[in-house]
Amino acid sequence: MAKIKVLQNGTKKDIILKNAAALFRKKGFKATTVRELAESLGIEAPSLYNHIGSKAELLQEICFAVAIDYTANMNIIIDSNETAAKKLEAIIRFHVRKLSTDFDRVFVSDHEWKQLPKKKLEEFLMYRRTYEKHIVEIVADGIEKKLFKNLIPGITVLTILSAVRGLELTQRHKNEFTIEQLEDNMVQHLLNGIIK
Amino acid sequence: MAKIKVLQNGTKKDIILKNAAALFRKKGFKATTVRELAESLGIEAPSLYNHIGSKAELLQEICFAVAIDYTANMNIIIDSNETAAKKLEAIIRFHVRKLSTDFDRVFVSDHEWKQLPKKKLEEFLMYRRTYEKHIVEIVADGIEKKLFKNLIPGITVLTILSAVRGLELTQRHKNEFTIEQLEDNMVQHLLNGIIK
DNA sequence: AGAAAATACTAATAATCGTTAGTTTTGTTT
DNA sequence: AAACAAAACTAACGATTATTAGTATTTTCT
Repeated sequence: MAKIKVLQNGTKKDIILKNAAALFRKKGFKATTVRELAESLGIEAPSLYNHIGSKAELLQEICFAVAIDYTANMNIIIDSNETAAKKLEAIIRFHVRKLSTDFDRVFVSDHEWKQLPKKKLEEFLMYRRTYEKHIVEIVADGIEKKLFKNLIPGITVLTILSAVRGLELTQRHKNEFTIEQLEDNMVQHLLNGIIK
Repeated sequence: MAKIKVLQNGTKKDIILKNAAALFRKKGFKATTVRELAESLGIEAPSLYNHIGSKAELLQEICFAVAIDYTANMNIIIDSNETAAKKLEAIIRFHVRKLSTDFDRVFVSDHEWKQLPKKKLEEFLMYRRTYEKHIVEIVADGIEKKLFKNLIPGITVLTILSAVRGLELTQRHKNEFTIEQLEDNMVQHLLNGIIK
């Protein structure tokens, strides 16, 4: 069988990760077999192990790549001297944009992290909790400065994160509206609901 | 080994379904083994088959029970002569309340439906699409009557459903606020974002 | 109490899983 | 072209899976 074709963008590992993310999203991590992944690459299952350590490793790399990406963006936003509203808007926009440009990976990170091995799962949840805590602080700050309505910060963050993380972008919807429209509408919807 | 204890509420099948929903939520459908489910009931795995047809059947019953429940509520709401805003509020409140009183089942229905067998999956998606279409019509009606802002109905519904379906109620959050607070906050957040 | 039905058990099966071993082919370097 | 490394292949393994077969036990009914 032919070798894995290395396109201009990305190494062999990148291609494997991309296909893995696509399958994990469509079928779920547990329901995706190594043989299916190999077939999507045009090789036999054992050949995969010339490139990867294990199936579990693939999920880890996907989840943590996304987590680190979101964390890096969060740090930039926190360090900026913007209002709470602007910060929240930037966070929402980043989520929507990331989800649309990197759908498979983000979706897998958001929906399949439970399948991480115990040790890695705890590390992943640390990222999550820190991330949430930062947004809670932004919302609390906005409430304190009378910028936001007097809502419970924890619930507000739960609502926002639930909305942006739960988004399922299907091909169907891709034709109904553009990413820009999705981004603007969600910002308006989620932000107008809390700004005084 | 002892028989499955039938409590005052519910038949044997109900107890099995309840435990199955709890495990499917915590670990995912594929990652939950029949042996684990049996152990949670205090019996051996093969004994389960005196009560159920298959593991897949359990997921089906959970998913469709939830789908039918939501559909029944939707029909009541549609037939009511309320404003679009009131209808939307009723839908959001129903989601939050259902999720909190029946967390495992609703969560499984929202997150594990991809594991349904092909035939049943199509039927399930029919429920989903019809459900979404009804909300889109309510939102479109609200926009037409100048009750809502001039948003794209499809995106608005995507946002609302994503928010209420993606909600993950952890024990941690249960102590931070009551269900009533969660319900009120989400209604306010999601409705204030679209009402003019 | 005895019969019938329900439900538990042990043992085992076929299928599928991720992965390893060992070998051959392909591509690269000298 | 020879040598080496990378990456493919076939074959197979051990573990785990849902499920069935066959049997013993418990509960229910008369």
